[in-house]
Amino acid sequence: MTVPLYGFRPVRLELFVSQSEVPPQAADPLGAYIVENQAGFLLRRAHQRHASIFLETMAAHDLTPTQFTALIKVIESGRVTQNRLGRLTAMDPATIQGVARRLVDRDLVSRALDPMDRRTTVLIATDAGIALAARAVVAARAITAATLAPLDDDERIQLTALLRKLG
Amino acid sequence: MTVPLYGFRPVRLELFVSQSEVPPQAADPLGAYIVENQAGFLLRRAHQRHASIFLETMAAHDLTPTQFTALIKVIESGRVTQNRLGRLTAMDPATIQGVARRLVDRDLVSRALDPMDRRTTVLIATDAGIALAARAVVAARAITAATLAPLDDDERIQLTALLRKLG
DNA sequence: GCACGGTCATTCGTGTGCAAATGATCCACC
DNA sequence: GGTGGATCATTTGCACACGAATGACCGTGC
Repeated sequence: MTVPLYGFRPVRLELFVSQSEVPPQAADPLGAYIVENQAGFLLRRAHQRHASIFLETMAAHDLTPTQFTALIKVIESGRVTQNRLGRLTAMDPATIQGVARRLVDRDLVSRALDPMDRRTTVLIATDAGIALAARAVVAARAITAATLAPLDDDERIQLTALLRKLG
Repeated sequence: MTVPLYGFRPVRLELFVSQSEVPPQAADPLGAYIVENQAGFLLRRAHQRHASIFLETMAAHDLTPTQFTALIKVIESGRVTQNRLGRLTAMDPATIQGVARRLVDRDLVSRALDPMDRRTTVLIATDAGIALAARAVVAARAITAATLAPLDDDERIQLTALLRKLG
């Protein structure tokens, strides 16, 4: 059971539909606060489900979503500093540090000195890293498909567009 | 800068558009693998952005998204065991354990023994917990609005529906 | 040449998120 | 009434995620 589908049912929170602290437009009974319908709750659930699918499908390659993304971006970049890689992959410096370290530990990525800027070390994919990424991309396509499986073609395009807009 | 909007631009990964490991339909040049357009990447980004908005807006109440959700669900439930609360809030037992402990530590929730089942402890919201939740829900409405701010009304409804379907 | 503001990488602390293992307890079936 | 499978809560170990602080270094401007 990779994706535990919890069967919660929405319950009105009438507790909070009192006149004092609720903004005007929430006097509408449909404005009752239902946690399960909030964007944040749904995003957390969807992200969890995707992570579960990812780890299962990518198990053979032993890559997490962030590790995979970072590896792909290192390959695309050729040479890239760690902070820049973080910006490319939407990870802050504290996070990319650990991700990069694990990739380096596994010899999927190597570090090189930048004689132009002694603060940085440049990351470069190794041959093993490129080979692993080539295999992992096949799994990654399947992961995206499995993640979007509950939606039809139009809905997949819609969701992708909406999430991009949410940026 | 609560929401670091990294300006990455999609780059084709022609590296992987070789005939060997790419499935048939990916011979289409549009099938090139672009990490930034994958559902997983977009979900991670959207979830990060929401979490950032949440923590900033909820700072006065010092509640994380999971703590807030758990508190609301304890209030709605009246009495609830920890594992059941986990199912209601989409958190596994190991995760809900820490969330519940932090709520109990802050006296927002209290534990009670269940004479019917000595394995469990029942969680009940305290008066302080109910009062805090009442204030926090106001912030929570603003958080949902801010999260969905880049979208117009139709798009917000679409996104919510699509994420629910993804569930 | 040097002082200062900005950037790079790292570390620490806290909070999710989950697999796996554990011990206690429950319950259904025999 | 006992046994075996299920459930409850917890702990450990690992991996994100980020604020805050730190030390090294860069570049500009004086």
